[in-house]
Amino acid sequence: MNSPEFIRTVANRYASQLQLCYPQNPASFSLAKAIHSHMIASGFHPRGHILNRLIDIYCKSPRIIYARNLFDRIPDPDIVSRTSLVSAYAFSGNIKKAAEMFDETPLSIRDNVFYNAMITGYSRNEDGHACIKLFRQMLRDEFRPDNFTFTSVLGGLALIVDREMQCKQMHCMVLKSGAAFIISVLNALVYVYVNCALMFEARKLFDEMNEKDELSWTTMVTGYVRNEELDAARELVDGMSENLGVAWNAMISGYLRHGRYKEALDMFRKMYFIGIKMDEFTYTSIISGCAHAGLLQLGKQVHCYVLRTEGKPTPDFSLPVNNALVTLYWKCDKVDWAREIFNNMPVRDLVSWNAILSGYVNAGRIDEGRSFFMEMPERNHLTWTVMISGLAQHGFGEEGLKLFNQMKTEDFEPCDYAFTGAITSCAMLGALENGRQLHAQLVRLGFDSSLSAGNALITMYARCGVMEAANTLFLTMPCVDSVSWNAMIAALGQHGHGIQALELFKQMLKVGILPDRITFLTILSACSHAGLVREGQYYFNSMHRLYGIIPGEDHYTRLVDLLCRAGKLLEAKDVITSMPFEPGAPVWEALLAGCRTHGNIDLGIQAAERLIELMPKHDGSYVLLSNMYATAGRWDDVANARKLMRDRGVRKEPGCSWVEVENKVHVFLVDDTVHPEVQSVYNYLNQLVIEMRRLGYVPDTKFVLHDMESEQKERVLSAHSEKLAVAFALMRLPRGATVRVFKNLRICGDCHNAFKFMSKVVGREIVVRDAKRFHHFRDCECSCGDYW
DNA sequence: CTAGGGTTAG
Repeated sequence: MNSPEFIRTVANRYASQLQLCYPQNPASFSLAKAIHSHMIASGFHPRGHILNRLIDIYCKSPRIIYARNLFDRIPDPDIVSRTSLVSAYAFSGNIKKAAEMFDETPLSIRDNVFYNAMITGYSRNEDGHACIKLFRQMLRDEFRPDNFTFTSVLGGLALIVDREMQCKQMHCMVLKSGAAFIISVLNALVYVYVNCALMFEARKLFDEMNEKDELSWTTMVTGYVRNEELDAARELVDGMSENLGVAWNAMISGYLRHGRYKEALDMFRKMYFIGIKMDEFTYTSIISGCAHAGLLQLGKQVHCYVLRTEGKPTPDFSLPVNNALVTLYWKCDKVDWAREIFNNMPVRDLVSWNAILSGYVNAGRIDEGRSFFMEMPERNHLTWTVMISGLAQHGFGEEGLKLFNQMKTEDFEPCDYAFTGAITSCAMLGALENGRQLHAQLVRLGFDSSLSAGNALITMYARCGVMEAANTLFLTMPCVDSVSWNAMIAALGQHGHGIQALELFKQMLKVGILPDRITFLTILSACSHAGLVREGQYYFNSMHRLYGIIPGEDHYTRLVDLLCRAGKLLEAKDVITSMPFEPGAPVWEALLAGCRTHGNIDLGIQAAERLIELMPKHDGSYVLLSNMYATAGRWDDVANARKLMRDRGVRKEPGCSWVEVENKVHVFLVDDTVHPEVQSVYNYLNQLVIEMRRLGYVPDTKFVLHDMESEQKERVLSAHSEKLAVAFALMRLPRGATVRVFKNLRICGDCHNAFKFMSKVVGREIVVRDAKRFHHFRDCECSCGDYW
């Protein structure tokens, strides 16, 4: 009944229907399924090119399995259907299946296209070696490579860096094959040279090309950019007759990566004036550049421009742009703006979540950061790193370490950045043993050349009081940067080695590392701790003159602190009145502290009043004020200050000290009754005091800030948290081991005196890190020389 | 062929 004629007509109809299923048509898969089921319903058995066509469409759909099912029912599948499947498997990343299909295809039916499909597959799966191997096989099997072969095998070769010989061989082969006049082949060859960083050869080939297309230009420009030859790239772009957005984008991002913000912004402006079409790449780059350089105003302008210019952006467009905006705003201290962008995003991905998480965490809004962390639909190692470092830096060292361990059990092997966060936690906590263990793990995992981890380790050792280890690390790190130098200078400063800190600074200049604003903060602090007033003033004055760094409020605060400690209170007052900012709380705090040390009650009261005005909820100002009254014996005023504090609901941060013993951190509060061994600590302390008195120790009761009987005062003194922690450590650490104790506030004057005698009595070194600096007590002396 | 998220120093 069905004549061959009729079948042919039906087949032609199906064939023309299947023509509608081309890859760009989003409906092609469902359309093909519909046509296919019509075939089944009407009893039509597709063969030959119609069958191949159907297989090909399924191959390019998300359901390769449909294609495979059809394929498996063909008794003798031809090379066309095989080629479709090989491409499909390779394209979807299933390179093993592709290779299987390839291998089981008899040599007799293979053709060029078939080899090309497999080579392209390898190159798509980033296996350059397999590309070349198959290319050689193809030559052995006596097939002639064509343009497509060269293009894809060159693409594969480009994946293998630094293969100069192979590049040259390939070049020769291209020349011999006569494919040298085909642009796509030459472009691929240029790309290979670029990828092997053979820029001279790449450029030579590029210049010799008779004809160039857009890809030729972009390959050359981006090649220069990727090989860090920005100026060569720029020259090429400036000489381009047509304006290719991609090349401009590459330029901009290249400039940004090298911190050449000005040139990047100039290109961006030029793009605008010439009228070169900008795309999402342009916007994201430039916004991200603004974020890094802290250019809020410009970033906002670009944001507005994007909103005006791009009517209804697709998710592909808006997602990266919005991600860059989130980062821009939080880096410019506008976390709430960042949040608004984040909230209004039609689609978000992991990058968006990580960006907003960083924003909250960096702003110290840890509670909100935590809840973002918990809510996140997925996390990666970056998520963990952000959270761990954020916790460490905002005083949640223990939680940071906990998270670091949790990360190991839950998700990924920590990378060196995650280690960096954990090490910072140890630095904050003073957990030396824990830090040492992390260091050991780092070495074992081969991360010991990591710059960030190394820098964190310098700080960790320094902040745990082990200067030698910090110094050795600094000297043996395979490479160091300005952060390392800053860390080391800061370490010396905190330990009171002002002269050495300045020496190191000079050495830093000598090796050609430019100081930044942080360098100057650290050297000003170093001078302040060591009483190097003239030096500090000199460097303060030189920072702008010699290095173009404009002193910020924080630098002025250090200068005021430097003068105040040295008793030059009036000079400090002059700095405050002449500085180009409205003096903020830190400046007044420094002045107040100086007034207290040098007993200038009048100026001190002025400072304290300003401070309390600025920060009515800040405990420090009330405490300093009342301490000052107490020093002068004005107990009524002490009471008044304390009452004011109580009335305003301000609570004094309780003194708290801790010490690591046998890998465990033991915490002591003032007048502690919580620690399980506190009674024996008190007993031991009393014994020590008896021996200390024999050497001349007299408790200095002027550090007791309440009015009471002197005997009672002495009891209060001996209950200070730092004394308890030191005594505990002396009891429990191995004989002769250095004691390292940490305190959240500044050390008390009597404790400072007591530890000198104590170090003599027990013949051991006692190291105390307080809120500001280190004190090393040894043989009745302190490293600070009583200047603190 | 070009873009978006991290770290260390005070």
